[in-house]
Amino acid sequence: MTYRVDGLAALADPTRRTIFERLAERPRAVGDLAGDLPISRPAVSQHLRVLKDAGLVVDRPAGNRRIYELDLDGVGALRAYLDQFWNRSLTAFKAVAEQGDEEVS
Amino acid sequence: MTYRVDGLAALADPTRRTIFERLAERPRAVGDLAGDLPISRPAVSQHLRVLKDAGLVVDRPAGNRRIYELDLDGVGALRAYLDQFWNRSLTAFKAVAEQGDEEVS
DNA sequence: GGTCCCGGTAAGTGCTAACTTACCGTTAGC
DNA sequence: GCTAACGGTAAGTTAGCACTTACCGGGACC
Repeated sequence: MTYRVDGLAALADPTRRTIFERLAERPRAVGDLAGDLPISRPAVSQHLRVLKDAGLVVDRPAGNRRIYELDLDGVGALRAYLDQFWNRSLTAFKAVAEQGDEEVS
Repeated sequence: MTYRVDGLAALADPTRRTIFERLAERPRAVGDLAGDLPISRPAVSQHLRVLKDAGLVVDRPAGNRRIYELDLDGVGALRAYLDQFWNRSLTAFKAVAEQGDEEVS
């Protein structure tokens, strides 16, 4: 139930964000992704594993290759976690800010 | 203009997320924060610097101490970046998904 | 069945991140 | 002015991350 946190760490890496966005455009095979990126194919594989463990992508075999695409469930969970995170933080912050306003001036 | 990305990396660390949430509850001094955390005061200072560099918190001197609190501008910028990130990714993904539906069945 | 392609994994390397202790400047209070 | 609290920074250690090359199994095609 805390894998959403790993999701945030997963997307903190710029290369993984790029991979994520590439996969958003369309499902892709590993070699296909690696062709567009300045890193080796094994490196892409490792990034994909992190994204997969974070629940952000899923893969399926397609004959010779392996197709990766976004996992809407995991992405939705991460978004929900973030929304909750912002809401909790900002409402608490604003509550104190308003309280403080009275004695600031 | 890319500091929002650093913001994501800044919040990827669990300790920094905790600090961020503590600061959302109310502005705090460094030693105050460190008292509640299982790490040393210098470590807290270093985390605060990362958060500050990411534009997520601001600090001001208050006599002997130094008070940290959330920076709504930076937080808003990060939220905006994330919203855009999700929107771009998910709309692209769904567009392909619908396109694919026609030939899937 | 032999030969390619595809991609996961093992092993190793370099760098950076997160932490520690030690030190130092600054402010407050006597 | 002295002393004590607060907090930033320097220096050093350790663990993990992003990457590489080398290797290996599995499916596809002839």
